[in-house]
Amino acid sequence: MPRPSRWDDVVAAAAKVFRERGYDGASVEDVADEVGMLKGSIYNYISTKEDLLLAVVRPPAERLLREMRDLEAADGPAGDKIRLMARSHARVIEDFLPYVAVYVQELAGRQTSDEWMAMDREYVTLAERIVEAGMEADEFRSDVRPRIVALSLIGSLNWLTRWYQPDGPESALEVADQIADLCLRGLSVRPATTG
Amino acid sequence: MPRPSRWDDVVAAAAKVFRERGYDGASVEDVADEVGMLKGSIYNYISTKEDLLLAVVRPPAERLLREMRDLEAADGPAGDKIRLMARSHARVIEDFLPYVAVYVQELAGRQTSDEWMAMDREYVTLAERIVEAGMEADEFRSDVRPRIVALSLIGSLNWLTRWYQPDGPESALEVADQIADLCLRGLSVRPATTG
Amino acid sequence: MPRPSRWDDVVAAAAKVFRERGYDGASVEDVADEVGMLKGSIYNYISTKEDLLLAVVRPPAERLLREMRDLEAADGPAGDKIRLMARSHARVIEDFLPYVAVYVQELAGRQTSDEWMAMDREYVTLAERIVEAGMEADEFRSDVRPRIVALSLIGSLNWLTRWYQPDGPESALEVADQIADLCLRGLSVRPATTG
Amino acid sequence: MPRPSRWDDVVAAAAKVFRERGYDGASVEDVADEVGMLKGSIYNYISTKEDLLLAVVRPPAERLLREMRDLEAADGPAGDKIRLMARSHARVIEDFLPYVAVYVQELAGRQTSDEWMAMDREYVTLAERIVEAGMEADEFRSDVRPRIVALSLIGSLNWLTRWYQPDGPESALEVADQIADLCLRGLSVRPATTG
DNA sequence: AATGAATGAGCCTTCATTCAT
DNA sequence: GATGAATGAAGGCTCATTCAT
Repeated sequence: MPRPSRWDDVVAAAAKVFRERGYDGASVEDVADEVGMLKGSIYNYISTKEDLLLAVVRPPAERLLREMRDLEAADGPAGDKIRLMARSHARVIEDFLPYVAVYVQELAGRQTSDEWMAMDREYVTLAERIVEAGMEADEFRSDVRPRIVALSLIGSLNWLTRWYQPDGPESALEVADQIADLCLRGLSVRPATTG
Repeated sequence: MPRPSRWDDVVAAAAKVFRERGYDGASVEDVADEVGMLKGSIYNYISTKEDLLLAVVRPPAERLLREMRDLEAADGPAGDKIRLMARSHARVIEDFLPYVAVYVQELAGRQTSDEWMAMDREYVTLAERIVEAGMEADEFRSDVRPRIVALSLIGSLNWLTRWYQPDGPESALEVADQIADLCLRGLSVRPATTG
Repeated sequence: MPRPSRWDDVVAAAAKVFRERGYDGASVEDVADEVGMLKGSIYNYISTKEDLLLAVVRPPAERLLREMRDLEAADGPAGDKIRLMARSHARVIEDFLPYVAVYVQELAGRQTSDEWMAMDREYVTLAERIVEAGMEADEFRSDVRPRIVALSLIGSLNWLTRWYQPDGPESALEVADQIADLCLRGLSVRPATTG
Repeated sequence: MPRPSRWDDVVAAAAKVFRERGYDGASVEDVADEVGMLKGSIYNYISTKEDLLLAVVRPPAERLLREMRDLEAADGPAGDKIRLMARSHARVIEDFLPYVAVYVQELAGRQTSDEWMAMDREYVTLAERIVEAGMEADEFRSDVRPRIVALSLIGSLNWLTRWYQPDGPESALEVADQIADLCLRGLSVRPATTG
């Protein structure tokens, strides 16, 4: 895939348009309009509409997965890892909101190609393992199923793409910290009391 | 809109097909195939493809909103309300998974028509108010923003549509209880300790 | 073709609808709506949409042609015949405006079936013969081509369907008389002067 | 609306096809076949089938209206104006018969959009004014209603589209002259005699 | 006679994609 | 690299027609 001068513009336009209209709802022409070229010209950059989707979605997906792998493999308490995982999510969203939004909308947890489903499974599994490790280390309570914890946290973080506004009152980082905090306290060993 | 004999079949088929391929990715013919009629025949039941989407999505959306309104207005501790909210979600998913999945995929938290965005906002606001009430009653700790709590919980619950499998090991109700539990403990007043 | 009780209603509805939307632009359902039945029910009266067109169009066409044949065959000055021809047109329009309008719109002078083109040709020819007879009898001047006179007159009369309003200031009869008068004076032998 | 290389071909094809089958009776594919492209390709030139109709119909309509406005506003005897009006009609028909035929069939004197009905009304009114002016100048007799004269003349001229054949014995100009002559003599002041 | 549902063909339009310039 | 035009396959929707009830 050649990457001439305006490649980045094209992908950014695709991210914006796919986010607004959905991948299937958006036409290649919509993307072209957004960049300011004609629809035929887009095919100097891609050979298939799907290439656009992949170009939009791969960077955040790979970055998130990479950071998550490193995190899980590293030393340190599980609580810290959860916090870092949330921050990782937050940073990607801050940098690439439309891209991540498209990823969440079109791929995360959906029935798609084997490749993407594998990436998706791995991400969940890594989160799950962190939770498990925390439980084994008696850092977290063990009476919840780690997979449910992982998926809840991932759900909360992914849901950010549906409501987080970059120009709103809180930064993505602050929000992520609160989400992590909530989750961690939810996992705390000492039985919490209400009221 | 008349609702002749096979109306329910048609909507069920639409839910299934829209869930699998997305609203834009699915054709009316796909739906017709699923019911076993020709695409033209579908138009004895609807006048627009969008009618199908609305027919799929309105029942769960209205049910959830109705139950949430009742919940919020009722007496009782906020903690119970959160638990009931999660169970409400779970029951709708158990009864109508494909319908809810379509709702989450196509409408929840997305930029759509005023009507749907209003419903969506109301749902979030109701959840937020429950959390606020819990804080004001010193039932919950107050150092998280209620809106973030509400949206995180909703995110976790909505994310169920991406991973919950009716024939899996846990019932939707059990999962919802664990999610509510996690959330509530995360909101507990007594400072929780890790390890 | 059976003619049960509401046959006339059906044809009248068809005339109205075809006039408003054109034969091709109107659907059988439009006609059914106008009568107040369902589209399937119309097929108790017809076996083809075209039957509707024919039912609308045949009565005025046949009446006009019949009266014209009688007229042409009768004795008397050509001038009277022209006048009577115009009045014949006027009466049909007064009785059946929508029907005649459909006839003019869909059939008169258009390339259609042999049957209708033959009727059409005959009508023109009869008018032409009247004019010729008037010329041969030195009743009319002979320096215009009779066919052009006939077609002009027919054009003027048919055009009534595009502008005549039954509830307007003049009756169709008065208008027809003025048209005939104009035409006859236009055919007068004594060279007319202007100013 | 861009007008790439084959725009004129497309419009000419549309005129031909619409004339033969009527606007509603003709399909975009029919037009495409006539030009020798696929129906989808037509949409490089238009965005709606109706655009084709307008493209066919606007040139002759505007030309006729423009010439009529000039005519009416000019100096000179009303008789000359009538003659010129007929010639104007004739020339447009000679240059654009299929286009004018479509105009007459689909728009003239029919209930359509406000814009077209306004143009139509203006054309009739201009003709009417010429006749009135002739009457006021005692050039024409005054015992016919000018509007009826105008509409009869217009009817005769429009009817040309139903019978005039470019390769027939008379030129459109000759026919128009005869029609004008007939009309003018019909309007002559000196009482004409028959026989 | 009327109804409601279904059929199948066809229509307008969109769109991913190609290609010569 | 960009453009304008074309392609061919769908897709949403309409509609004449049929038929069991």
